[in-house]
Amino acid sequence: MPELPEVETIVRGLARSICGKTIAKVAIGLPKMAVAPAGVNFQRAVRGERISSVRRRGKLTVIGLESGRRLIVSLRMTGRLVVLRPGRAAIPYEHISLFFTDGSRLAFADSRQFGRMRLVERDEAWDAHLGVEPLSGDFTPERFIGMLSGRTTPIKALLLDQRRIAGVGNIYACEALWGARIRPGTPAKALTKPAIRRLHDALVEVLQRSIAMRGTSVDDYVDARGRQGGFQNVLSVYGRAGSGCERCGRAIVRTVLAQRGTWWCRTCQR
DNA sequence: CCGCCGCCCTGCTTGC
DNA sequence: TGCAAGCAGGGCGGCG
Repeated sequence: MPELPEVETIVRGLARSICGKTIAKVAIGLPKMAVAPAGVNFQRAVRGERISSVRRRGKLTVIGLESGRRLIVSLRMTGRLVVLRPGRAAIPYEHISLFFTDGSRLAFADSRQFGRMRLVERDEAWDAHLGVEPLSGDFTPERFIGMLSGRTTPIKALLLDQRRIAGVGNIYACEALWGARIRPGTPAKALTKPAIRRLHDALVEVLQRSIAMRGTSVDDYVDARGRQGGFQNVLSVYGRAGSGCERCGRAIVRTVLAQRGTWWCRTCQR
C-alpha cells in the first residue's frame, strides 16, 4: 500500500524522469480509472500538454501540466506508476498510459482497479479535504495536541484520517504507535501531552526513515523505475504477528481496529 | 461536524 | 490435491 514515503519516492523518481516531457497520446483501457471534470474529455484535454512538475500531497501524486491543470493520481492499495522506455510491452494491469513524444510512457497499473487518475482544473480546490502534511513545519506538537483534544476516537483511527493528517496509512500508524509505546485503541483525548509529543516525534521519524530507505514493499509497491523499497526489512510490528517485540521480546499481536489489521505489542504499548 | 457502515475489486489464504 | 469461499483494505458516499 503506497503511503506517504512510497509516494514521495515515486514522485522523486518521476520528477527526474518525466518533467518537461510532452504527452502525445493517452491510452485508457479502463475508463473508470480516468476521471475528468463534467464536460471535459480526459484524453483530448491531456493530449499535447507538457509536464511542468511532479509533487506529492498526502498519498496523492500531483502531476502539474503546463496549462495549470493537474493530474491527481491516487494509488490506493495496488496502484503503480512506472515510467517505461519506448517499445516496452504493457506491464500487468496497465490500465492508463500517457505516451510522450519521445516514445517513453508513464504507465498507471492497478490489479484491483481502485486507483484513480483525476484531471482537475487550474483553480480547483482539489485538496481541500486533506489535512496537514506531517513532514511540514505546520505539523507541530501543539497542533497535534489540539487535533486530539476532546476526541473519543481510537488514536490509530485518527492517525489514518486523511482529513486531519495527510499521508499516514496502516503501516506507519502501527509503526509510530509502537515507537511511542502507545496502545492503538487508546481514545485520543486520553493521551497525555508527553505521550502526544512522543507520538508526534515517532511519526515524523518513521516517515523520514522510510523515505531514506525508499519506502516499504509489502505488497505491490515499486518506485517509478519498478524497484522495491527497503523499509519492509526494518519494520518493528507491521505484519509481524507472532514474532518477538524488539524492545521486550514478547509476541507481537494482530487485532482489528477500525476495520484494519493492527499490529502491536501488548506489553510495551500502553 | 462527526462517526459508522457498505461498497468497490481481485489476488491470496483458508478450509473442507 | 483441488476447488470454492472468504478475507483484505483506502477512500468515498450515504446515513444517522
